[in-house]
Formats: sequence, C-alpha cells, structure tokens
Amino acid sequence: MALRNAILAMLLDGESSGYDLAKGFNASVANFWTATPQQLYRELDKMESRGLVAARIVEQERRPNKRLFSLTDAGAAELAEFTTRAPKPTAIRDELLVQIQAVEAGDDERIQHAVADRMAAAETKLKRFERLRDRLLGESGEAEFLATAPRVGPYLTLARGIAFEQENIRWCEQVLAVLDRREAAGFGGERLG
Amino acid sequence: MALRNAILAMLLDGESSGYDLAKGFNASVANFWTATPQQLYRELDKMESRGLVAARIVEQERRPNKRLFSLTDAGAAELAEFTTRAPKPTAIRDELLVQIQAVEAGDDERIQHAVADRMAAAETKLKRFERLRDRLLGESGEAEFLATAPRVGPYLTLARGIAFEQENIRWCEQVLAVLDRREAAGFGGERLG
DNA sequence: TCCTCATAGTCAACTTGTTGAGTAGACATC
DNA sequence: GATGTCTACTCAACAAGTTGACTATGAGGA
Repeated sequence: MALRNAILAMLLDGESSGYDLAKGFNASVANFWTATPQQLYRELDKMESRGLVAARIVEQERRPNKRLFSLTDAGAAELAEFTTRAPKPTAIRDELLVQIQAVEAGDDERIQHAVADRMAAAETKLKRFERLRDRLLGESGEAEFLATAPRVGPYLTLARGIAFEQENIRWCEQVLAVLDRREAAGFGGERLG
Repeated sequence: MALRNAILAMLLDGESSGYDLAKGFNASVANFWTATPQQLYRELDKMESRGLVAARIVEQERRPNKRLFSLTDAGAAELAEFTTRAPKPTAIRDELLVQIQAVEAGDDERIQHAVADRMAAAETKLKRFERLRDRLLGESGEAEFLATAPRVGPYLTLARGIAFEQENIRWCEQVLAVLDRREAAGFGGERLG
C-alpha cells in the first residue's frame, strides 16, 4: 500500500520508467522510501492493470525499449485519498544498531569497521542530498523558495533526509570515540556471555 | 536473520518471555528494532528448535503460565557471528514522508494533523527514552558511565533513539511552520494533478 | 579482444512482516 | 453486573520485501 503510494508520489515529478524509479528508490539515494527493482516492476504491473498508472512504450535506438509510466486521474485520486489516512508510526530498524546493542558479546573490531563504513556512507549520502537541495533551491534562498515554489513536498522530505544523515554521522563519531576509549582502557576483546 | 539476532541481543539482559519481548519490541518503545508479537512467538519457536534459546515454563498463580527464554551458548555464538557480518545499509521508510512528498496533491489539513500527531508521539517517546537513560546512568555522569560500565551497547543505541526523536520533533516543527505560512499566503487547498 | 558497466527489464523461490480473530483467567472501574 | 484492561499466548491467511539467476544490447577501457 505504502509502496504503491510512494510510486504515485514519484510520478508527480513526471513520467518515468521502472528502471528510473528503481534508481530513485535505491537505498543509497532515497530520502523517503526504498524499494528493490523487483518490487517496483511487480507493483507497476499491478497498478497498470488497476488503472492507477498509464504505460507507454518508447522505442529507443542503441538501447532496450522502455515503458514509461505516468499518473492517471485514478492514480492521483488514490494518492490524494492516501494523504487523508493516518500514516503508520515509524521506528528505527537497523542491523547496525542490533550489532551495537550486542557489542560486548560480539566482535569489537568488525563492529568498529561497520560503524566507520556507515559513517562514510552517510557522508556520501549527505553530500548528494546537499547537492540536490542546491539544485532545488536554484537562485533563491530557503525562505524565498518555501514562500513561492509550487511544490515544497520534495524539499521537506529532503530536509528530513539531510537531518537524518547528519545525525547518523554525529552518532557514528560518538560510538567510535567511546569504543576507542574503552579499548584503550582494556575493555576491548573481552566477551560477555 | 536480523530479527533473530535482535532477539538474542535482547536476551543479553536476561531471560524473558515472548510477552515481555513483545513489549520491548513494540514500535512505541523500541530504539533499535521493532517486531509484532506474532513475529516473536514464531521466531522464538524456530530458535528453540535450533537450540539458540532455551525455554523454561514458569507456573504462575493468578495469571497464565509463561515460557521464559534464555540465551544458550549456541545462541551467544550465533550473535557473535552476526556482529562480524556487514550490516545492511538502512534508509528511511516512512508513510508520513510519502504523504509530505505528495502534499501538494493531497489533503493539506489532514497531513498537518498527521504531522502534529507524529510530533506528539515523538515527544512522548523522547521523554520515555530520557527517563530510561537516567535510569541507566544511575548516579554517574555520562563520561564516568561510558568509562566504567560493563555494557555500553544499550546506552549507545538509546542515544541514537534520542537523537532520532529530537530530529523528528525539529522536522515536524519546520513542516508545520512551512505549511501554515503557505496556507496563509493562499497556497492551501489548491491541488496539483 | 575480453571484460566490465549501464540500460531495461523478466521469472521464480523464498523470507519477513502484518492483520485479525480467538482463548482464558484475574482484576479494576463505572 | 457489565465492560474493559492486563497477562500470556496460538492460529491462519495474506501482503510485502529479498535474493539470485537470466536475457539482450551497446559503450568504454585494458
């Protein structure tokens, strides 16, 4: 249900192929929803058969043909209806946090590595998001943009993504500092059962 | 896989029943993983049959008997092994963000309501987390605790939860401010197709 | 020339997560 | 005395998400 509506929301930006959507919903790019390509192709077929999106085949030279999907009136109505329903509460669900929760019973070194990797990924993502924001804002400052732009939804979700990644980075730094200090103090390596 | 390990990580705090775990993994309480009761009972049975946890039935007066689960050596080994594997990258997946992305094509008023609800929920959760942190810290300050406590994992995941909810609150405030101002400026109610 | 990457998908099998209902006793509240 | 809430689950059905393999073409580099 939510995936369906996330796709409809993406199509507000204009028609696009399953492949394009897959790039947008990729975990390393997305700032409001994620999905794998398989999920998208499957869902798009269902949505087409229900008339929520319209598909049009575009023949291309030098590369495979593609199907471009666009919002139909029924799709827009469905999306509008979705915005009237109470959204599900969200909570964190993160394998790295599970590992940190169990850090004293696990492999210190590997976990520190994982935290460093996560921090690097967050930094990359943050930079991407900031470039995206600059492109969205164009010449205007934030206040002007928010007052005059026809759409602010994408800007606001992007703002959430930026804040999330900044928080991620700060937290990773804290964790690394704490684990380093404890290792130096002789807490490293020891296992709790 | 991750749920299994999240359960094992919970059992580091001592034996507990499915019902108790369900409370801990409840979306409004959890700071590192969530699960429904059904998921837990199902997974616990599987884990018991694989020897990762041991169950013991405790007969109670005035209330139903319960099965208390505890970590076995095999379970602890599985959890340790899990900490050596690279965790999956996580991304935001939030119905409210989908609604915000589509705010210009949706129902302004209801969305503002949903944002206000989310903010209230985040405040409740933040307070709960802060109380939990105070209990964890006890008499010690943060620096002392981090230097001397036998386990810091639960503290670090709690810190992530706290930061997440604070960010949530800030973002909700921003969104409400922006939507209010746009409504006053005459952007409200109008729909984009 | 081979190898990899990017485009643009499809198919099948599997694992995870969600929803709703049911059971059953004890206690509190109106 | 009826209703609701808390403990402590179980069962069944369904929806959503993941994994891995496969097809096909063209471009760019080693």
